[in-house]
Amino acid sequence: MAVTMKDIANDLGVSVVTVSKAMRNHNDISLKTRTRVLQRIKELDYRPNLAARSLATGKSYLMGLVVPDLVYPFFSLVAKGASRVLRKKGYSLIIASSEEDPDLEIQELSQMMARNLDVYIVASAQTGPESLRRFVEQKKSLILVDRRFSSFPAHYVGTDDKEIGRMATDHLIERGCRQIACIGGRDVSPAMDRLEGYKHALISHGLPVLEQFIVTRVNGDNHGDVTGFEAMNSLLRLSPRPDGVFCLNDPTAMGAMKAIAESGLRIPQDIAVIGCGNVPYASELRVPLSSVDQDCEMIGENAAKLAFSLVEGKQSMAFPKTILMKPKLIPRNSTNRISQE
Amino acid sequence: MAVTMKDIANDLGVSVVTVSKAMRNHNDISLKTRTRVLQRIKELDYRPNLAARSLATGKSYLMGLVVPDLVYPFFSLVAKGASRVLRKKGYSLIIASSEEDPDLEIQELSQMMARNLDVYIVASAQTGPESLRRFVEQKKSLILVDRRFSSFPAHYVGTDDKEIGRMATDHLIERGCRQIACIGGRDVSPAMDRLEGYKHALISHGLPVLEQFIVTRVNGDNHGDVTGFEAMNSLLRLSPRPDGVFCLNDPTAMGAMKAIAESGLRIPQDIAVIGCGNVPYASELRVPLSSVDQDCEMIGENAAKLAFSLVEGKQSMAFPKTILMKPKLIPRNSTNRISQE
DNA sequence: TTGAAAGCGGTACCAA
DNA sequence: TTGGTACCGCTTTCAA
Repeated sequence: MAVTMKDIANDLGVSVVTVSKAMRNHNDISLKTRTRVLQRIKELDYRPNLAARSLATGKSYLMGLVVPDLVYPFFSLVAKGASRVLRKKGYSLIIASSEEDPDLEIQELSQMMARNLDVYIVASAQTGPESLRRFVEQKKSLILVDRRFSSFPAHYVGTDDKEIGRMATDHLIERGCRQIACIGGRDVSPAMDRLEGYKHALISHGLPVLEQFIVTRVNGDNHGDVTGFEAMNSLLRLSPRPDGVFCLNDPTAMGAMKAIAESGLRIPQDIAVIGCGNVPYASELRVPLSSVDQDCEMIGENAAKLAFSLVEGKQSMAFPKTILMKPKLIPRNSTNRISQE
Repeated sequence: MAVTMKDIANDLGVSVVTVSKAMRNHNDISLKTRTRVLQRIKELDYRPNLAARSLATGKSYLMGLVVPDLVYPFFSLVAKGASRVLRKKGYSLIIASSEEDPDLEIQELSQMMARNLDVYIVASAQTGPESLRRFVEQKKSLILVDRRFSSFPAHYVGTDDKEIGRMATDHLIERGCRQIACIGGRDVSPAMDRLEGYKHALISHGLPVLEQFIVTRVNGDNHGDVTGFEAMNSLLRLSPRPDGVFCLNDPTAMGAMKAIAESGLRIPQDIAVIGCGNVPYASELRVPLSSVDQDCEMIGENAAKLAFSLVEGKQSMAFPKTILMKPKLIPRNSTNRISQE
C-alpha cells in the first residue's frame, strides 16, 4: 500500500538502514547517499510509519490532553496553545474530554496509557490525586494544568490564583464596594486559591470576611451558570445584601448577572460583578463583564514546552516544576461604578 | 517496563498466541484457558500495546479530526459529539486545528496520514478539493463535515444549509422586515447554500433580491465579528437601509449588532438581526440573538458513527453518503418585532 | 561509510 | 484447542 523504507532502499540499491539513517540525519552517511535518499523520499512522498517507529523506539510522538470540557473556551484555548507548539515538532495531540466526570477521566487516561503517550497533560476532574499516582508508579510523564493537588507533587502550569482573588476583590473595593460576596466551586484548587485571595484582600483593606457572603458549592464550576444564578438569588435575600460579587469564573458570573437582572436591580450601580477567565464574548454580554484574564493559550503553550523538556530529558518527574501565569484585570461595565474612596 | 503478552504467557505456561486469542475472544480457546488469561490480565492490569497492534493489523484505532478553529463552539461541539461515540469503541481522537489556514491544514493532514489513521474527519479550510484528492488516491477514509465541495464526492455530515437560509429569512419576513440584507463568507459551501436559501425565501415572498443588500466576503467566516461589523456599517449607509439582517453565522451577527448599536439604531425595532449556529451564549448577549440551531453535537456523533461503518466495511468510499441535520429556529429578542403581516 | 541481524509487541496462518 | 513461525516497518547494535 503505502511507500516504505524498503521501497526507497530497493530503488536506490542501498539498505533500509542507510535510508533510515539518512532520513534522520545521522552523520555516518555520506553526503552523496543522503542526498539521493532524501531526493527519492521527496519524489515518492514517503512518510515513515509512526506506529512502526513508535514500536521500535518506545516513543509514540503523541501527547495527550485531557480536559473537563472542551467547549469551555478556557480549555479549548489551552488546547490551541498546546497544538501550536506540538505541531512544529511533529507531535500530534490526542484530546479527550472528561465531561467533569472523574470516572470518565480515568477511563480516558487508561485508553491513552495503552498508547504509551510521551506526555500526559491533564486538567483533572478528580477530587483527589489517588488515581494519578499510577503515573508515578509507571514512570509516565504527567503535567497538570489549571488544577493541582496539594499533597501530590507534579509538574503544573496554571495561573496565580491567589493573585486573581486579590486582584478581583481589590478592584471591587476600589470601585466602592464594601459588601463583597464570592460565588464558585469549592473542590478544585483554583477555586480554593481564589477564595483565599479574596479573603486576603478583604482583610488587608480592613473589611470583615462574612461567611454568609461566601457561597461555594461542590462541583460548582460545572454548570457555573446554574450555580451562579442560584447562589446569587440566595445572596439577594440577605440583609444587607452585597454590593459587589466576585465570581470564580465567567459562567458563574453570567448566572449571577441574570439573577440580579431578574430581581430588578442594576449592574453595576446596585451590585457590581466581576468574573474570571475572560471568555472571548465577555465584552458582548448584556452587561459587558469585567473579568480577570488568564492567558489560556500561554498556559497551553507552556505546558507543551514543558512536555518537550520532559521528553528530551531536560526535566525530570522527580523535580516538579510550577509555572504560574500572571493574571490581568480587564475592567468593563459590570464594575463601572464611581470610586467612593 | 510495561506488562506484555509474553509476561502473561510465561506466567500461565501458555503461548502468546493463546493469550492474544483469549484476549480478543476468539472462539477456538477453551473457556478454562480464556478465564485464566483474562484473570491474569486483570491482575497485572495489562493493556495491549496499541502501536504493536497497529503495526500488525494495519489499523491504528485512531481517528483524526481537523477543524478550522477549535475555540469556536460549533467545532468544539462537533468534537465533543464525536468523542462520545469513539470513546465507547476504544478509539481515540487526534484533533488538530488548521486556524483557517489551508496550508496548515494540509500539513496537519500529512502528519495524520503518517500515523495511518483509520478515518479522517475534516471541516476543511481549503478553497477547493484539490488537496483532498490524495485521500482518494491513497484509499483513505475521509468524511467531510460542515463544508463540502460540489465537484468532489465524499461522505458528508452537515446541516441543510439552504433550509437554514430559508428559515432565517422567512422568520425575518414574518416579523415584518421587508428590506432584508445578508452578511457572511462567500467561499465555503454553507455560506453559499445559506445565501441561496435566503434568495429563495425572498423570491417566494415576492420580495426583490437586491445585490447591494448582499455583503459577502472571501474568508468572511473567520473573524466573523470584524466582517459583521464592517459589512453592517456599509449597509447602514445605504438608502433605504435594511430593516432586517441575516448573518451567516453568530459571530458575524455579533459584529453586525455592534455596528447597529454604535450607530444609535435599535435592535430589533429599527433593524432585526438573526444569526446562525446558535452559540451557547446567544441568549446572554447585549441583545439576545435569534439564531438557527444546527445541533452541532449530533453532527459530530453522526460523523463518528459513519466513521465506524467505514471501518467495519459497511460503507465504502465509493458510494458517498450525505447526512443533513434539520436546522431549528431559535427566536430571541433580536428579531422580536410585531408582525406586520 | 554501509548493512546484516535482532528486536520492539502484537496478529495471522497453518500445522500439530 | 493450542502454538510455531513469519511478518508488520522501523531502529539499534555491531561487524565488515
